[in-house]
Amino acid sequence: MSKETKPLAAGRVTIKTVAANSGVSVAAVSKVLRGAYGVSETLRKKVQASIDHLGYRPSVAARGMRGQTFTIGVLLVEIANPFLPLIIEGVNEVLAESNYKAMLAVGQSDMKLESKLIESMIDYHMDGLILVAPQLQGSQLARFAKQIPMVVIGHHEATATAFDTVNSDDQEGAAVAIRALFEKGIRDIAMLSPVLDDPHAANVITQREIGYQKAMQKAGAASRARILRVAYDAHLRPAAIVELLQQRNRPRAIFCWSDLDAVHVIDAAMQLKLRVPQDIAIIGYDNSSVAALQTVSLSSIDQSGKRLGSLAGERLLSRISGRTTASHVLVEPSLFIRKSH
Amino acid sequence: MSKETKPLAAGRVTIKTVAANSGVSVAAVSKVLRGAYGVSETLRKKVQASIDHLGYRPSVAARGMRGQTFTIGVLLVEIANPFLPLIIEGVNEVLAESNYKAMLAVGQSDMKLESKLIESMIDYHMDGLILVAPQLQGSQLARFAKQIPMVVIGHHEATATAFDTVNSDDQEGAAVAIRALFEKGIRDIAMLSPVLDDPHAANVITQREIGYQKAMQKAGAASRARILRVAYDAHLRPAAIVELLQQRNRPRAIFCWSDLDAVHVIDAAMQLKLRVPQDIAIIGYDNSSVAALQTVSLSSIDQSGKRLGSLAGERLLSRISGRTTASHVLVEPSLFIRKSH
DNA sequence: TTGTTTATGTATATCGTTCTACACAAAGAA
DNA sequence: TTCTTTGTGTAGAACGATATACATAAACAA
Repeated sequence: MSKETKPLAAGRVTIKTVAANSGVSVAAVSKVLRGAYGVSETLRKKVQASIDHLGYRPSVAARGMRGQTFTIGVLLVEIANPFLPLIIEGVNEVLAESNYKAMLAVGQSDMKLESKLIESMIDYHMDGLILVAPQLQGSQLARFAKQIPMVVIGHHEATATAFDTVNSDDQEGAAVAIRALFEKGIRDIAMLSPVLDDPHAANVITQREIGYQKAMQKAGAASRARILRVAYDAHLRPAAIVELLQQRNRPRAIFCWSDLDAVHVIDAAMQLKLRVPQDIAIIGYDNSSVAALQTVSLSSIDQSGKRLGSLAGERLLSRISGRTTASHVLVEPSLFIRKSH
Repeated sequence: MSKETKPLAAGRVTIKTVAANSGVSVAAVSKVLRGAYGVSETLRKKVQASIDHLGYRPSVAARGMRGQTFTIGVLLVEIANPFLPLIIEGVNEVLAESNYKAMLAVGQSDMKLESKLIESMIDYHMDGLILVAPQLQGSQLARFAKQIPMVVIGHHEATATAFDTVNSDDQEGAAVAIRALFEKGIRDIAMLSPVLDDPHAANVITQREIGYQKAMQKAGAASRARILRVAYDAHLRPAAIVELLQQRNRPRAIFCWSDLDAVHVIDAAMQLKLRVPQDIAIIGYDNSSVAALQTVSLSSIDQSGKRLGSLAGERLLSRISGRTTASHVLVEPSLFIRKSH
């Protein structure tokens, strides 16, 4: 009486089913799956035939317990920001050529939740992580990076050793905008920025603010530099922006941290019967699809999100395959000229 | 000589570490984790203390092999559509109250990729799936639904037995728009819709088209009903829409399948110096944030995405906990009135 | 006392893979 | 012939949880 395995759980095709069907051992099938050494052409064909015939797919959960899951996690700060889709596209484009898949999670701009999700992805035994504009501090990121290969987009910390960073040069982006306004003869330029819960230099927005300050200084208009702050809450911003434009010392031009706010500045100007760009010039950030609308026609800094995404994807794959020295890239942004400045 | 387990792999805290630390068996720790029967208050406190102290987190991969992963997968058609963020929000809101987490994947409007991602999520042993506006046919969805609890948003198939559906009443949405235009005395109303690769009645857009046709008929304007089609490709649409508006038989009003196109209709009208709504009235769909801009001011059908998301979340949780009879919900849409009609 | 129930904890098979260690045969070298 | 080497395949121990079946002691009933 040979040691028969009991009939397999209804339906599910496992590596055992394949082994039985092709008349070889489980180990042999595993070798074929992994492309490991020690498999004859005859055997690999036989096994492959069974795999195709049975429609077998390895269980990622089981794989995760020993080897790789061939999945990378992408953590987004929030879901509504218009520059995220491009990043995802870029990442997916790179992954499509490999056998890796991406799973996303949304942090909702909440540091607690962000940590939890990163932990989740680690617990899932994902092979690597791409974080997009995380709120967490560099030190916390480094802690996680010890546990899993990691690339961070939108976090300026070129000295980090535990993880890679991929960024648009946000300081330069701001500088480009300010220079463009100066060329139009405008000197009274304010910047519009959200109230930050936990400002630190790694933050993308903070970098743009620094770039703004430096550019104003360089142009000899440091005394006019000022950052107008509005609450981060999307519902409150429109009204807050109208108020800003009603004040007596209204600036001649506004450089906005994001198109998300810039369109509301345009709206507010319209409401107050201010002409754009004659009474008030506006430059946004992200070159989102809304900016391109003729009814809006917003000049905006483009940070080529797709490029950022694919660079991050490449870097992560190389890190997964063994690289340990950190890599830090900076991509040059550019100004998309439209009618708002 | 007791059978000592060899020193654990550096770092990783497992259920064994916790068991050793608290001086109980692995089984006991597992019971505490699952809240299973047969645990004294003393023991559970002791174990919980160890868990907190060691910062233990169960491996999702290992869990998936036997029990639940407490993760649900959300598959999005594509990432750029403006009504998706609300759905995610709704889903997350419901899940936040449970101990489930959501992982997203993006199908990129590609049926092959869509199937692959669903399979991936099944291979991950996720506990359930929410599909948002999938391209796949009902029969294929049913096949997957046999393997995993499933709720589908944006797929009209109220007779499906294997999975639940949550939908906005898209026929009614179209009807609301058409009626609003009729009330303004406009009868020559066209609908703008994309070219569909694989049109079937379950499709959200097809439902809106049906609703449009029916409403036109009911109003006695069936002869004027016509659907203008533009390529789905986002880059080509703006120019194609301009062309449409240049034709001699330009309609008096256009009902658009999505704000995504409606804003381009507004743009095209501006470009051609047509007055909105006097020369051409426009109603969009999704009530996206762009529509609310004063510079755009687009009347649009709101399908309360957040509600759809939370309903789907609830339904999925109840299905996971055992419900097998299908549930099909229809949420009433409403018109957000702005200046474009 | 003795048997039965209840409460609490443990031992261990199991899930579906990976991967190391080994077995065996055929080919080549001595 | 006998010993190596090389090529090809298999056995079986992990991985980290879950969950079933059981062991033990205390409480209760007869």
